Amino acid sequence: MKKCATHKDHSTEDKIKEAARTVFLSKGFAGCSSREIAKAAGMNVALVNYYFRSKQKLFALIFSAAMEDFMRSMIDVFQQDLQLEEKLRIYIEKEFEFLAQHPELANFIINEIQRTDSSVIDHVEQFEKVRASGIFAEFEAAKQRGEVRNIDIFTLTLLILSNCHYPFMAKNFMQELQGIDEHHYAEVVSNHKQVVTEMLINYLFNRS
Amino acid sequence: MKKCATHKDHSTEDKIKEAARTVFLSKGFAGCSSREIAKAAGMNVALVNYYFRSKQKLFALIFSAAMEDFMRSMIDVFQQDLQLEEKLRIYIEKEFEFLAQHPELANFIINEIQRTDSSVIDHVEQFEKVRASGIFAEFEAAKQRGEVRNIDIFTLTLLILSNCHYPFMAKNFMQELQGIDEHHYAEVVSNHKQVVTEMLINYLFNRS
DNA sequence: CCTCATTTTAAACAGTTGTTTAAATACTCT
DNA sequence: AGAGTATTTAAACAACTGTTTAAAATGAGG
Repeated sequence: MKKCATHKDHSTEDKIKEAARTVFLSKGFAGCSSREIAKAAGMNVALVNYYFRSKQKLFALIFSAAMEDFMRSMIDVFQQDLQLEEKLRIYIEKEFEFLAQHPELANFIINEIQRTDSSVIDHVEQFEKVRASGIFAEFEAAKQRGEVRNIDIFTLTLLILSNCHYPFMAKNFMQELQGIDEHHYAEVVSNHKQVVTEMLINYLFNRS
Repeated sequence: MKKCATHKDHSTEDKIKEAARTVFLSKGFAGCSSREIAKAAGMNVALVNYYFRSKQKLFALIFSAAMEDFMRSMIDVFQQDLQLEEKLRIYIEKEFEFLAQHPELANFIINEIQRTDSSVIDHVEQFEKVRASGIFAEFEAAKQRGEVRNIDIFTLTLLILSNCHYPFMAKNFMQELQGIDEHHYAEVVSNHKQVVTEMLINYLFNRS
């Protein structure tokens, strides 16, 4: 009954997980059915529940992994032994590169957390890793030394994430507002990375 | 059969529309049912289709009105006879004030447009009004005169909207990341308005 | 009061939802 | 090969989906 790593490779389980990730990320939890996931994996519906017990539990698994991916850039960069300014530069670079390759991730995470009935999923673990990186204290210290503009840490975080996440979250909206195609928008976003870096560094560290 | 303004006030129709707006905005098209909307309006399910023919058509109506609301700040401010810098200042002010009172709107619009099967809804009309405001040409002209930093119009738009929309879209995500409550976050966002204004003006117009 | 269109209701529709069941198949080990 | 476990299948389940139907209630004008 329980899955256990006895017999074969878990290719079926993995195929379902992959399909679930694809479907959940593009349509959200409410926007798809168990059968749709099974079909995308080329499997019977019952197998979804055989391996994962419920749609909810499968979703929790996918969400958790997606959350880890989504927060990795922050966690990785902020832990490194670098100057604050360098951390910011590298974080922006990495985040844009990563989200360009996972364009649906930002929307998925932020929306599913925004959902009214999303209390099942965890959120917490990855958030704590960010706080544990010491980046917030590091910023406060730099502020005390006058090396960085005197704004509070929440505002700073909001500034950075706004400019890194939104370009991917609002892709279709921006394309249609500006009347440009997917390819052109990808170019804009790729170029945007430098602009965001420049603007934020200028603003936070008072350079020109 | 058809609704026509014969007998009474359309309080039933309006109640359903109000309830539909509330439910659609908080849960999205896929996240709710016709019966949920009817119940929220205190009405029978059949009345939803009696007045609006289908869930899809009711949604199109709600979306269209929401889209108009969502784009009003841009359209209103950009049409006014003001200096570019002043337009930007006022737009940011208005957008933050408006979204503070309609916190679910940005998420709703941008997500429903992002949806893979959202081809039914219009998007177009409001986008054209923005383009018709002449704001894009105005920016290009100011760029030619060297009054404003030499970045392309798409990048500029992305910069502005990132900083205005994201704080409301990522509300729950940001609250949980930073471990603060709703009230505290509202304060942060309210303060954020000035920071965004200052940063964008500085960057675009090269002031300090 | 009676007619008649409008509004509201309960019930039904066919299809889909998440999930479970029990039987069938595939696999491993002796 | 045979026994026993793991995997896969088709079918069923009750509840819910969007939508329609036909009957009931409501209200206005004559």
